[in-house]
Amino acid sequence: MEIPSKYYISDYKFPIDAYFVFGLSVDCVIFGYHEGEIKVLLVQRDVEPFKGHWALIGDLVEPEQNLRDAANNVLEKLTGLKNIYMKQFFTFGSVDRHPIGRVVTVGYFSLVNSIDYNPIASSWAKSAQWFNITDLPELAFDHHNILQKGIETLKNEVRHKPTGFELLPPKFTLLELQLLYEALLGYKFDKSNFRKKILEMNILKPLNEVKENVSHRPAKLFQFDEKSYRALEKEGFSFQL
Amino acid sequence: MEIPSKYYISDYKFPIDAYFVFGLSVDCVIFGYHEGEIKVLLVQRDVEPFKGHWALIGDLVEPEQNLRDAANNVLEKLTGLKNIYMKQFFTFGSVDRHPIGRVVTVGYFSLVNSIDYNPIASSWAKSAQWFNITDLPELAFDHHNILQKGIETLKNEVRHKPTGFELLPPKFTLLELQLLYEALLGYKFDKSNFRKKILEMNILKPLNEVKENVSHRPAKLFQFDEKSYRALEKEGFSFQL
DNA sequence: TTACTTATTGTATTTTTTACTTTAAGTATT
DNA sequence: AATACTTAAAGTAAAAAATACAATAAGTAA
Repeated sequence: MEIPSKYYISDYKFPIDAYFVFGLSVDCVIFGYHEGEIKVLLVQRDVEPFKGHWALIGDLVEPEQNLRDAANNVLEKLTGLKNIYMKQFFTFGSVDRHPIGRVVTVGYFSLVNSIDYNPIASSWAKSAQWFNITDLPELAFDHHNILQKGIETLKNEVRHKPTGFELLPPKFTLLELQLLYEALLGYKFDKSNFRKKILEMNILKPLNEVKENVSHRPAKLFQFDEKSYRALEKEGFSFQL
Repeated sequence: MEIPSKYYISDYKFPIDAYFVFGLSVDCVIFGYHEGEIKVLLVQRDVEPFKGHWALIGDLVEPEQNLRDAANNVLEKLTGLKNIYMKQFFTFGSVDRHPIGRVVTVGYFSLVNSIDYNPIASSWAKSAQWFNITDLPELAFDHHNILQKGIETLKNEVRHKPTGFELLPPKFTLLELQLLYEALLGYKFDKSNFRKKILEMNILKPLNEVKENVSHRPAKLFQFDEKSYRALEKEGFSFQL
């Protein structure tokens, strides 16, 4: 891309070219959920800087690549995960955040239910692994900071949007849903009232199936009804737990 | 800042230097409120590209400048507004969003009450002016897009956080507050119930003053009690209208 | 003094939330 | 086959909150 420096007439300390010196990266915070614990997917770096450290899934953006594409690409490259809806949550641009130069990074986050999925480490990642968010290793760069902001965003978001469902398998019981929300929000619900509240929203489709392989009365399975939710949202309904 | 290209070992299409070619800018969406209407502050460009067009308050970030500093600086430079708390809301990075090169821009927004403040146009701004958000001129770059996202963020935010108070003068009546929230949220409240609800939150400090220069019974003035709000927030209280 | 306007308080009704209780339906054990 | 055990699912009474109005108060303006 050519930079026609004739454009800018004033106010800049340096020639216009001196402003096109930023590196840009994306970092993805991928949340999972397993047995009552919220997890995050990290990769171990096999390159300098921070060789050996664990890090978020991220990389430099190509000069002609859109941000969302960059996020999707790096996620697929490092973990094989495709078609995951990611949401931009914050951009980190401290002057000294990256040792090799001025790199501004855009944070994306997502929730996935395939916690059993075995991530494949890419060329510059030694390994990839799920970590409990309450028991994290030391992270490269300012990734601890980014991750904390991501967790904060997650906790804010699940309160007002039915994002949480993404963490469960497509078919789930009401108790599974309740336990997930208890983990996300950090407090308990009354079983009976939780059931009533969530069902009255009309965003769950009851299935004619029950939970298998349980040694007690099996619970009915439900599915999140995205279509109903979108319709209700248009009428002004807002999810709230 | 030196870029030691020894670091990266693989996966990049070009030499590492080819990735440090991004321009970075900030754009500020400054909201105001006057007589029931939500306003946004725009400046008219006196330089190419988009000479003559109205635009958000923004500019390129210096190579060694932090994002927040850049936002504060450009706001002061173009409007004289100082010590305004701005919040980052989204980053826009489409490849073709800027005609002179790859410029990624970080959006900040803020609410101010000094709607009567007369903005001073800077060197590259011909003029600065408040516009009703329902009656906007054509905007430079992708600023229409950025502004719409800012409006969306504002409307989401005011529902769950007492941000809206920033739009009012420090001392306000309950009816003024109600009219503001009606403008922000797009629907009406019952006067009596609005009053009850907001007072029960204990985030307003009643003053021993009344509204002046009204030709009817004057209303008591209140102040937002930031300290009480912070305290309540810690105990788990969450603002909701 | 009266009309008018908005402020402020009150109240009855409806709706929602909350805390429990009861019943149902399955598995596991004897 | 009876019994114990576990979780599912439905029900219910009390409390709390939201809602829709009504009544009264306190100013200004004529």
